[in-house]
Amino acid sequence: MGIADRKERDKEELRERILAAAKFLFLEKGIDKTSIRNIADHIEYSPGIIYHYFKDKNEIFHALHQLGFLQLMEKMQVLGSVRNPLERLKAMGSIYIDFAMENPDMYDLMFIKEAPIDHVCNTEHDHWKEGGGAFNSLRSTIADCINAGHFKGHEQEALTFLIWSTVHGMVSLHIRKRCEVVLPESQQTIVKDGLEEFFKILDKL
Amino acid sequence: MGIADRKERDKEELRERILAAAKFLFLEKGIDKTSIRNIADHIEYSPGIIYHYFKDKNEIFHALHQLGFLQLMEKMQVLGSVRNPLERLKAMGSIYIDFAMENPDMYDLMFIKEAPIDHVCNTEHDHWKEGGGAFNSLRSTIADCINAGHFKGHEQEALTFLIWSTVHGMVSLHIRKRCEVVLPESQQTIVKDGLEEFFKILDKL
DNA sequence: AAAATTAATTAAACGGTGTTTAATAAAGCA
DNA sequence: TGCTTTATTAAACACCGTTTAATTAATTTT
Repeated sequence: MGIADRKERDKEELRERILAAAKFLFLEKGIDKTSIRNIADHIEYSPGIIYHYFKDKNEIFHALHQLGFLQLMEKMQVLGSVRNPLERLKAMGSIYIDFAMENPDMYDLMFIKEAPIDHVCNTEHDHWKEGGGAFNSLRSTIADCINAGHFKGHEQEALTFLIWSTVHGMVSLHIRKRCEVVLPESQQTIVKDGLEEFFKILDKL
Repeated sequence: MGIADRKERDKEELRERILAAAKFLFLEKGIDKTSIRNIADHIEYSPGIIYHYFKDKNEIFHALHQLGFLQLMEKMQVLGSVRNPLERLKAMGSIYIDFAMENPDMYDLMFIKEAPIDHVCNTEHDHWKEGGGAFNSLRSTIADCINAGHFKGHEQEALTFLIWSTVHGMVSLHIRKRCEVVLPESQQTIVKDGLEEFFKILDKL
């Protein structure tokens, strides 16, 4: 059965090469400039081959967005050393925003673009497990905050969504270039400044 | 000079017809399904004619997004009758979110999509005046709140951005279908519930 | 080893996109 | 009327995602 195994590996290898090329081009020139034909060119295969390894373009970008979640989770590892739940929540916010600002195209793919989420909707696995996992971390951190006496009078699920929305709102306005409405002198630092205001608010809750 | 005037009017009229067709198709089937050829078909002209009235597709969608801002400003008119600045701020939030939920495609175009903002960047008028105007309204309402003794210890510009980000975050996560991570029983009402949590927070500030 | 079968890969096409160009039709003016 | 300007279009260009049928390569069977 060694032959079948090797063929399996070969097949897997080309799949990985397609994905690597997609990632390279995507990080290099953005998602819109990354076409099936570009990817095929880059690995020196014909465009058609890609459809033997991926159902369609969305599936490729869904796979790429999974890598983004791994990357984000990696960055979140340091949270293990933050005992105070409120401090942990704030640190989560900082890491989240840093990730978005350092990897805007990846963040865009994960939380703004239609492509990967459409793939989730249009296939069997009708749940966005990557996003669900990340949201769970946030939810449990906020649960810890509540158990520690914070956020009295607030409803956990809605508050969790609100807090996520706040940081997502800031970075997505920045990524989609809606931040030029703020005063010129504040423009460069507005996301960082906004986060600081947010921390002040969290302290008061 | 009557002839020149009439030609002017005719030219303006076709421009309006193109815009009306673009709007119709855009509201009917979304922006991605609205192609130059679709628009041309709809007004029974050839595709080429559109380029005598608009520089490119982005210019059309920029014009459309302007209509969206008019619509939003219209909805904001009722704020004139809300004297209490904090109540006015909350009402602004409600109206903003209602607008986004009732006109998701238009909101998408105004605050999420790349198209219209790219047009702003790639032409002479290097300022996003529609967004700037809306942000000004928010800024001055928040200034009124500060003058009325709210939001002590907060910096106005960053807080304004933060508050905008919060509501934008909620609706943009909803529009871009990232809300399925919340508990199923909360899913239908999560944006409304999140806004209520936000109001509780504003009351505490 | 040769033939038959299966798998991997590609060339070509389909129907779409935004945009540009050169030719045509229409309108206004002399 | 003919001349000039304007409005409009047909056709092409260079892309796009995707599917099909044909081709090449590899494997199995005879």
